[in-house]
Amino acid sequence: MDPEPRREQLLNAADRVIQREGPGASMNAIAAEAGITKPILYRHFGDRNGLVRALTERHTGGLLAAVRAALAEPLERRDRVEHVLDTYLAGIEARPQVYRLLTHPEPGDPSGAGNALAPALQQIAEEITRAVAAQIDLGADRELLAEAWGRAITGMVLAAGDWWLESRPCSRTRMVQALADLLWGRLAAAADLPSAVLPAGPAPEPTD
Amino acid sequence: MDPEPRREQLLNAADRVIQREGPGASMNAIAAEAGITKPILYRHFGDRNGLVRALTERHTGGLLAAVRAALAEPLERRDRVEHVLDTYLAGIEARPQVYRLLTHPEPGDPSGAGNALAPALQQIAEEITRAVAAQIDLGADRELLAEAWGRAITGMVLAAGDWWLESRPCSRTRMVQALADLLWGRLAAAADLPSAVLPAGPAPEPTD
DNA sequence: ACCGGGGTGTTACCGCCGGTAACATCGTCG
DNA sequence: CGACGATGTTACCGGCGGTAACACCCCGGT
Repeated sequence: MDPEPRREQLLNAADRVIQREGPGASMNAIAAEAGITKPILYRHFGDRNGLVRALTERHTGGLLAAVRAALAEPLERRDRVEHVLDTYLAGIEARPQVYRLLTHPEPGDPSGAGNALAPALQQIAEEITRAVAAQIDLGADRELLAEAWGRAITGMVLAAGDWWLESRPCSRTRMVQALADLLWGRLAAAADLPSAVLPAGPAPEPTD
Repeated sequence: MDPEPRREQLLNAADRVIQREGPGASMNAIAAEAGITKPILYRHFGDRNGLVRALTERHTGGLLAAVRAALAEPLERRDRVEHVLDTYLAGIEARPQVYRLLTHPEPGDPSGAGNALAPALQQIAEEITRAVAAQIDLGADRELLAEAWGRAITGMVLAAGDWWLESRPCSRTRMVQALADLLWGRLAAAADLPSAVLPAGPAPEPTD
């Protein structure tokens, strides 16, 4: 009736070993952590991708729901965007290793083979697309812009979030501000520096 | 004196097989394409990463230089940004498979293990960071903002470019416009749609 | 003429990976 | 009791990245 609890146990073990060893953890390692051997894992999840998918669904449930809720929050647009950004960053901050697994696509699969965004992030991108298309008046190109921006924003937050998580250059709220400022056109609005034309790149040759 | 030409040949073969089989192509396949066997590849490039690095340096030379030049172009800021975006998209458009290899980090390496951006893109991110910091007056947070934005913009263009390359939803110039508009705060400036509060997500449960 | 060295190439192997086949063991239900 | 399903095992497969050992061939020095 309920093969669930053992499955949960296995997923817990996978969580643990991935948190400890990072993504790329081997099936053997996960099985060992669970106190068993590989074939059981394969019986439960089919293949490695199945395990990852199960982990994904388990963890993105919360994050995706939180992002979706943040997108629908009845706030000023700027506050809403900041809320979404903060929600995402808080999510990846909580379990960095697991979210690295979820957010970084594996290059090995010959299937779709193209997408820069892992499935979990694709869902977020779609959510953003939907929200933008539904809430904001973008004229004739509405659909195209919403879809492009959904991907673009997701990729932006992915890369920026990953960098922030790794080097922790500032607080989370400050990072949220930096990203929201970028989306708010601060790059376009800021004044030029006096020396507008710089002489040459500091390191044109990597010398490596 | 010049072990270069044979090296070039091997890189050509690697290019070919990667263009045909996508990233993830095995060393055996590359060696076979070159009409030789694995150990020779390893003599020349050390390991797979070395081969990838060599390919990277070969291909990103042009792209990176082009981006750097575009960043230094004496244009209006908006035009300059569009020029950079177009340069990047044109680059990945030319050899999709190769650039996929260059732009998607391999999760297997246990070294830094974190960065969402492959080395080639890290370089572009640094270039953007440098240009922003040098050209635009961002006040006290200058360095932090420039670095965060460098990563953010790179990730944005990576994800958006990848999507565009895969589904070709519009012309390149249109895509450039969409991204520049996003950076120019069009998301922030656009009007609300009349039905500002949407009732519910069209698909709150993936039903999968 | 001989020999040595560097580049080119090979076969054969290692350890590890994801994945599978075959077999053993237990609890439960008819 | 017997059948069955879940749980578990050992032992294996093919392929991966990577390496060791050996073979050839040409070219230059004595």
